[in-house]
Amino acid sequence: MFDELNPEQEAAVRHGDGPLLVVAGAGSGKTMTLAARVASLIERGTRPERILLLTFSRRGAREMLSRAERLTEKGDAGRVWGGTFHAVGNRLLRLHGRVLGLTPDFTVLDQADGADVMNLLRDELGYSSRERRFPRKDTLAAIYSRTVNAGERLVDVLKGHYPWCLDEAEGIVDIFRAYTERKRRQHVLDYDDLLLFWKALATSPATRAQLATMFDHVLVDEYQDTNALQADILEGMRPSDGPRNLTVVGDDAQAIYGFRAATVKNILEFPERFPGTTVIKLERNYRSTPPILAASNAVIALSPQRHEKTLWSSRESELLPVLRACLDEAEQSDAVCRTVLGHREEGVPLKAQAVLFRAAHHSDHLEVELARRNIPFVKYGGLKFMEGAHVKDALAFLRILENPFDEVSWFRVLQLLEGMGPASARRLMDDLEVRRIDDAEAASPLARFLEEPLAVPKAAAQGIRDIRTALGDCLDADALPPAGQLARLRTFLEPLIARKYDAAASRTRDLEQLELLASESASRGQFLADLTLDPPSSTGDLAGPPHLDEDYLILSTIHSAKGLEWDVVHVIHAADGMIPSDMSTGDDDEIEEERRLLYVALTRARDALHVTYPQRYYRRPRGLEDSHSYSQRSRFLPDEVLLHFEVVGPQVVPVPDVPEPVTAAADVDAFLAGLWAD
DNA sequence: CACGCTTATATTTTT
DNA sequence: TATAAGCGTG
Repeated sequence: MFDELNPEQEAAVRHGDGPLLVVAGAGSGKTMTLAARVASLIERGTRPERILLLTFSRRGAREMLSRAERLTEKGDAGRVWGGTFHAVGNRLLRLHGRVLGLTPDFTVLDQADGADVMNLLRDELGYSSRERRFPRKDTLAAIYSRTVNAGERLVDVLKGHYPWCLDEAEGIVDIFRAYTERKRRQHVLDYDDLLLFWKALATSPATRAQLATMFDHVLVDEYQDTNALQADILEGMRPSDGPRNLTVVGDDAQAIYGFRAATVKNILEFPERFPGTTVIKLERNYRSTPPILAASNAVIALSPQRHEKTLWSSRESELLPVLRACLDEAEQSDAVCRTVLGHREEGVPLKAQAVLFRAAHHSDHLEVELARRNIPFVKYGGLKFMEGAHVKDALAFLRILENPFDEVSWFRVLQLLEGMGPASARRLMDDLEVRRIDDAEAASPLARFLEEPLAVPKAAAQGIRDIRTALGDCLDADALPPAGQLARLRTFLEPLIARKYDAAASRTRDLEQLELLASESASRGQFLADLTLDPPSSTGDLAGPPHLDEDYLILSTIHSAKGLEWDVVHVIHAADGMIPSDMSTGDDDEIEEERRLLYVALTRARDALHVTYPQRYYRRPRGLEDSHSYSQRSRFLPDEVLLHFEVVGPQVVPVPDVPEPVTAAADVDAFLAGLWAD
């Protein structure tokens, strides 16, 4: 097991008891080290089910555990508790939540669902029709989440990040109170609750001992992207006696989740918070060629924040990364297509190449161009699928079946019917007592909906009957698996969706995909939880296995590319306004995070790196006029950094030609004259 | 009260 | 560009 490790990696793997901080630079074999440590712990006698491995994505957990699996002789690494903080919290709370008053069948709200609840309350409490404008549902949800995750006071969060909402602080508090209260009553938890309740479980006198004795070793990947709440959980998980066997791995130069209240303080202050910490630095980079590493180092070196690491590589190559200025987006897309195909000719398959960008929509133009040239691709990042109204509609039915007190889902489902608007839906929900506090004596709203006579608008009567039979058919989860339930629901959902939304064909396809996804889950509750905790993150996830044999190019947001690597990496839109994004130039911390984002993108490359930026952006194709704006190279690539690149393309934007109107008019006149001549 | 139309507005990254 | 709020009509 230790043959392939360098001395620092080996020290990290062999480390015994006590807190361990591994500061692992980009490409320093971090994943391998962590996997080997898990394997080594098992070999040394720790039972796998007493190891907790927290990763940033479910993909990360899977990869690490399968590596550990190959390294262990017994091959039982699969029994390790692995997953994201949220997924593990979900699991723990279903096992031990009763003590905190949680029933094991709670449902989980994603961030959009939470926003919908906020919207309901915003309406009910009279904040939607007022003279002054009031924060929207998504803003409310964002403020709430940031406050909870950072553990800061609401006023401070408002002052720091939402100053324009300060005037409405009172109303916001009002809504937040109602929001938390309603979630409790309805047996729903949002993402933040999964962490909050886990923390409660880990710290409250009644349960902490039980939780602390569950695990002998806790390991955390990507520690730089955890927030205050997550750090508290880790601290709380320590056993009352015995060593704190906590291993965290991270790189402060790659912290890119500040917008989610992640804080680099966690990694920087780890040794103080956990006295007796052993610190190991991994500075040897196994991934990139020296020129790529030099360029990346040059970018991060300009950060005023300290990153006490210098990466070095012993690979051999003198090929400089390329920085290409393009006239406009069209030229950029063209250049990317050409270089991609060029590398493929040299034997680098498409799968070993990736195009990275700041925001999910930055690849729109390129996607059209790739499709036109028949270059297959899979795109990671963005949450498109789960955000589709039709997908939410279908899931709302399943959620009602799972949790009849799910107000948002009732509200959504009822309004699908013709003749049912918000007012009628509310009235019917009141009749069903969806908002009543659950007591075991009374019939559930769902039972009443299915059995009792209902007062509904005449136009909706038939629709209500259809919903009743459909829901009734799906009631018996034993008789009909989740996929079957979706199939049943689809029969009457499709006409409704066709009536309500456009692009019916593609929406129907999405529902089919959903059904396919459901067929992998054992139960309805499992399916819903999986979907919210691990939403499909790429079009490839949805397309399913058939695509896996083929070769395809990877498109990804930089955030989704974290922890991954490719032979050839193309970074597009390296222009100011894109990286850094115009939305995040508010304060220095935000700008530094954008710099690290570019650093993360550059360090994904093994053999070749191409950075491009357009010098001209056409405005949205709304008007017909040729309006455009000029852009500058990203501020993170100043002249001194360019020394590390081979610079190609025009550096000066050519002054647009002023057309000669006389000639053009003369041509038209001549043409017309020609038509009339006999 | 539902619904279709017009108009304003904010606009990133993701568990 | 997509969504939400506002307005007039049936």
